[in-house]
Amino acid sequence: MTERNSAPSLSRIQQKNRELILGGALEAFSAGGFRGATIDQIARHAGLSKPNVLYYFTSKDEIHKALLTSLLEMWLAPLQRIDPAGEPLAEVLAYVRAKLQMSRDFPRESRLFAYEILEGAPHLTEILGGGLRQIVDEAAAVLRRWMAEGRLAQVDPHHLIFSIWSMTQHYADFDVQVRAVLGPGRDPLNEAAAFLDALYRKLLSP
Amino acid sequence: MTERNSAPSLSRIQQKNRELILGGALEAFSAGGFRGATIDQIARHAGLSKPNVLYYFTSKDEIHKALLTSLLEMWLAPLQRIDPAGEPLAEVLAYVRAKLQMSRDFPRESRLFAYEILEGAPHLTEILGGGLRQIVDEAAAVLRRWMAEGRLAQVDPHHLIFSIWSMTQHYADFDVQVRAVLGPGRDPLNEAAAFLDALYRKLLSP
DNA sequence: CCTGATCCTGACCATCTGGTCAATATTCCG
DNA sequence: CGGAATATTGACCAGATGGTCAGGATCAGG
Repeated sequence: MTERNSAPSLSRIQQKNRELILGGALEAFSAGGFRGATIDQIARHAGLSKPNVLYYFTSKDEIHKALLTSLLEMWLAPLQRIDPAGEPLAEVLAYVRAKLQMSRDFPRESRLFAYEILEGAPHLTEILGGGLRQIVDEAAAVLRRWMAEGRLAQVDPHHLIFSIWSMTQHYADFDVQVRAVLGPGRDPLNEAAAFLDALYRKLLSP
Repeated sequence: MTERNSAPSLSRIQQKNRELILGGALEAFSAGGFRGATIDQIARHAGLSKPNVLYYFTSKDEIHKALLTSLLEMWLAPLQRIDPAGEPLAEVLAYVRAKLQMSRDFPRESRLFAYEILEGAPHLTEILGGGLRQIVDEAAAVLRRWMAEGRLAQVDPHHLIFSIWSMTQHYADFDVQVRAVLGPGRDPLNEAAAFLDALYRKLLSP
């Protein structure tokens, strides 16, 4: 039904401007969610005019969808990097560290997905129940095996993953609150790294 | 500057309609955030006309602010119910259970605050750095004392509180994702209760 | 350098939305 | 009951916003 199959050739200008637009869209959508962002904002962030943005994407909805799908893989990559052949506790701790690092390096991406889920995931429903579920189930299977082998303490693997997601992304999504509560002169992400390391060591040491 | 000081008397109709409006506003704001909700939606949820809503509140902004402040106390109450004279581990576990119960009973309230923080907390900035910080610091002081007395394992109290917030509210705010990943036929909140109980027992047992 | 394809824009439109207002209905109370 | 205070509403306005379009600028390749 869609085109761009045999000829995905994008001209240099197309490549560059689509990139600019997605960059501006990330800025805008992560700040105010889908409804809070306007095409004009996206255009200004991208350094283009509004009609020009709509020359490359047919609608605001399409920009949003393209942005989400272009970031989803990167967002889920750390989970897939858990090595079934590695040392269990070290693998989990490395995953926690990687997710926390993403909250530091890519807070806008974190907020983008947070908004999307909060809004009911209108653009991600099929992915949530399909690809994401499979990826999580595979990681959960590895964790379960480790637990069965006595190399990791027994806990529900899915909720273990949820706990990692929620605690690490909290420092990106609720940054305002975290900083307000902690007060100035502290480094939330650094403290969180130590806290989470200790937490998962205690929770998972067999 | 403001009125309603010596005479906060609200007629029966006022009382009832303000209540209806705040109820409709909770429904609307928790679904789409401040920008995603329209006064007309609020009015329909409340069973009133749009101009009538604006007869009781002068602006959408005021509705939002009134709703947040009316719910904030209830939202923070469990934290203040931690008893400094109680048994440390039991007190923390009770707090975790209470917060999780709120995710089950009041998911709309949870999402309302989640949106507000994500959007940068434009209506809560003074509260975040003022009242909230103080409440959290007091709870943190109690936790710290317990840890110093050797009745609780040593961890950063602030991040301990953040972890409780993030993990419990996760089940309300990201409900769509949780259910999509777990698949049908499971009870996320019930499983979470067991998981979190085990987690905090291991983390905090001295 | 010419020409067709690609790229870009100002002007414009329809719709939505926050908010106003004059007029009407309802309630309250002496 | 009767009139003042309170509630309610339909009609309306102004600005914002998603999206369109005809025409002009720019670029690629022969």
